[in-house]
Amino acid sequence: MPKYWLMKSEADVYSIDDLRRDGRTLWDGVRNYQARNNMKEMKEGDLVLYYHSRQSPSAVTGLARVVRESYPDPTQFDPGHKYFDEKSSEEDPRWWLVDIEFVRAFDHPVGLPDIKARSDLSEMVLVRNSRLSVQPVLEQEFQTVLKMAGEAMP
DNA sequence: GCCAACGTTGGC
DNA sequence: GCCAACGTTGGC
Repeated sequence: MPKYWLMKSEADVYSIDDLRRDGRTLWDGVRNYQARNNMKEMKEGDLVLYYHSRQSPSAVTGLARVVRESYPDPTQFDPGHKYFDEKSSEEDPRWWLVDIEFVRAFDHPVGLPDIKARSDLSEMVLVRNSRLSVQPVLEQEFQTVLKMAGEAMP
């Protein structure tokens, strides 16, 4: 059985349409341990709610799927890169990432206010801990958000 | 753009 | 190991 997750990006940095264009991407640049640990838990085939933060309203805008399980984030080893981490090493990498692929963009994104308005979504990590950029989602929560978007299960 | 909430760093 | 200072995230 696949597990369910939510990943955040700012639309002007990397939007669901950017992911559609690229087909797949590596989720680099995560420098938060909790988010990293969540990516280490991901398995191929897990489904991801794609979320645009820092827009009005912030919203779940589509779906993605995990296509490669965690491996070291290459940007941490590149001294010229903004995500370079001098305290990490190839022998003992600190930061890990996964590859995801585009599944679909929603015709009707599900806004954060609508999510917050639902009592059956009040325990979502998105509601509880707004700062975590890679977070687990319960199957029930995933299905509820899909239904709110007017989408069927992939 | 502001700022509250949160996570991280580093002095002690 | 505590906690003040600092940096970042993201809702509004």
